[in-house]
Amino acid sequence: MLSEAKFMTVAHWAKDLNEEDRELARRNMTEKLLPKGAYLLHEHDHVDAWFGVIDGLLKISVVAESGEMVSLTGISRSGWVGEGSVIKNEPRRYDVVALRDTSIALLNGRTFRWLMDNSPPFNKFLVRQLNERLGQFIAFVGYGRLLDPTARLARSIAWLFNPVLSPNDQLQLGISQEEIGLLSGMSRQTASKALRQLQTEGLLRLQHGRIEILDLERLSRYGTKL
DNA sequence: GCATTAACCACCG
DNA sequence: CGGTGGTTAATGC
Repeated sequence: MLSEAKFMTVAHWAKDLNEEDRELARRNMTEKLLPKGAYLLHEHDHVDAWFGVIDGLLKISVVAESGEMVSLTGISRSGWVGEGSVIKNEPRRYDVVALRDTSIALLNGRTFRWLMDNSPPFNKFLVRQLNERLGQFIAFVGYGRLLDPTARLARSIAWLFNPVLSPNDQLQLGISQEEIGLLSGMSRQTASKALRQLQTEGLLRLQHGRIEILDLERLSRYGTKL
């Protein structure tokens, strides 16, 4: 069972549940600590649980046929991932790796499905979450490979700060340029260059080990026609 | 030309 | 001090 404090910070969706269901969710939630570089799960694993980031940073990636690692997206504090495999009760279709020491909340699949069957507010949240991910996917196949590094990085950052998928009201995040590079699928040097470009354009501000978003809307559209 | 890895090193917290 | 990030050199696509 998760502490009340941790539960309320990570499970923002629980605010809309009735008290009984909220307690059910909390009782069936556990915490797992992942050291930097550790995999939460691999593609094809069947892990019947849903994952929320209490603190830290996760990268969702797949291995292409060529053997190349393709980063799909990052999950930061209060972001939840893995509902698709739990709903369909099927193996995972991606790898999840911790980019730094990360603490994870796990909700077991049985409780997840019980909430789906019994809680309209939970379903409302799920529809929103899935709709947002669908938008991500469409953007990815639409122009994913055609963008230059600056635009690809801008998109990665925008996803990380997506207000639906990662509802921190903070526009600042402690993240190194190396981590941003890993998330964006590029080297630290290239990420650094792209970040300075975006800073010059006034979309974000760089600090030591930290970025501050100044214009999330323009970041998410960067590289597409205005 | 542009991106990558590896290395070096100064700076920040 | 450890982590971060600016820079450079060698190499690849």
